[in-house]
Amino acid sequence: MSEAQTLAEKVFSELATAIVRGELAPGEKLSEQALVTRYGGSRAPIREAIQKLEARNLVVRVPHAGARVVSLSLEELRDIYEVRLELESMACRLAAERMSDAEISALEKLLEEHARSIEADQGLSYYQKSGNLDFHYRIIEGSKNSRLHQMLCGDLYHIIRMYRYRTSTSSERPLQALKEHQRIVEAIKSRDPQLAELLMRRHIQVSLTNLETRLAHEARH
Amino acid sequence: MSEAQTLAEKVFSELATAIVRGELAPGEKLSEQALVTRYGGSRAPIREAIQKLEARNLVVRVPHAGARVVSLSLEELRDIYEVRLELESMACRLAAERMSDAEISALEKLLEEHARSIEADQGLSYYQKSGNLDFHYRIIEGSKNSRLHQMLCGDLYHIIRMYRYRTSTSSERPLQALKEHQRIVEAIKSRDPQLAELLMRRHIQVSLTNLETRLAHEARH
DNA sequence: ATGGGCTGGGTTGTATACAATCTTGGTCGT
DNA sequence: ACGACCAAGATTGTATACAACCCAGCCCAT
Repeated sequence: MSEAQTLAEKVFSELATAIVRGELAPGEKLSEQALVTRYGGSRAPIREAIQKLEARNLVVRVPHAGARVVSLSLEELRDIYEVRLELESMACRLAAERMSDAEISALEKLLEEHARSIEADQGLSYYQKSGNLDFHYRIIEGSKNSRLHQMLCGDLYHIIRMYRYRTSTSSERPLQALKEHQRIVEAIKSRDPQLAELLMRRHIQVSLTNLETRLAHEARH
Repeated sequence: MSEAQTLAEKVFSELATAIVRGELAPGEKLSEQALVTRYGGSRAPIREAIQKLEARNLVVRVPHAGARVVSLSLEELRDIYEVRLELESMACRLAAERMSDAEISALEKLLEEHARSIEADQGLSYYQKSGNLDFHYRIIEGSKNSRLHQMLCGDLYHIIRMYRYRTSTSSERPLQALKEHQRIVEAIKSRDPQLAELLMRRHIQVSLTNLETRLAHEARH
């Protein structure tokens, strides 16, 4: 991602990806001493790294008790998806107003690429990983709202990716998702903010609905 | 606000309020050494406090160069208001769905209090300060979305309050604001999420519009 | 005179040492 | 046998010391 100018940043970066990839299980304790022996350095930069993780809501720290990888309940996960749904719909609306024509045509090209890659290798691997994220990422950038970008890409997405393996998200229906993506870009191209927002909202809604059904299902036990 | 279990938290809390109150000017440098001589302790907890401030976007830290109180451009401030507008409208919609009847009637009582205090001392002082915030705060809590609450109350509000003295916000029209508040509560009471969201959006929009006019005005120089 | 490079002071990043707190295991008493 | 208390160990919070880096000012060369 970015080059680490300091040891603390480096450790932070490694830990963050480890958490997101699930190599560190939710709820697992992060002992400072253990991290020192694993990553080298002293406790000072390790503590700093842990604090940065806490700032991004990837770990929870309680005074005198240490840090643990965040472990979200289904309700908290639903809360996060709810916020993401709203913010990303908003981003899409703003993108329809503020994206440059050049950015829009670049987005169209991206979707054409996706279409080809789906035809090629069933689109299962590629489209899930970078493809889907790339699309959403560009829309968020298109909103030209730095804080919105920071919230979505910086905080929420890490958490969402961390729990992605659990949720049967849209990644299992790449062709359907691609169609929805195309319609969204159409709306953006015709500078129709309301429609763009609506389409994005529906596009994301399926994940949230899945989560809520599971929540309701689990509540009966 | 809350009791500090550790020195770092205490320093963080004091610095945070100092920044929000404007006692530390935006862009002002936070020298670790200076803070040590002022607040006592050693550099370790001070650094930790500064990191916590960075986590809440109250200061900006660049490696090997130190920390400065955040200094937002008008554009960044607009971005923040835009996000706040969206999130708080969302909160209001959810509150109309999820607030308990007891909470709603408590909210009504709060507004009656506000009405009395406005009649009493012209409402200038009291209503601006705690009143307005209390109202919005309760709505946010009523959304029953912990992450939404965290984002609005934890991050955005501090920044907004920090820059409030600049913006001719709704605090100059307490009676008008109270009326809008009452209509919002009405919508919540009648369990009309869409209306509640719309009214809240309009209620907050004035601040954003003010900001954007100023932004446009400044762009001509 | 002006621009580039260098050196000294100061600031931040890191390492180590000490103090305070929590946790865990065992023992004692009921 | 079960629960409460206590102590030792381990872990985190804090303090101090050292290293790396940035910045300002001066000197020198053009």
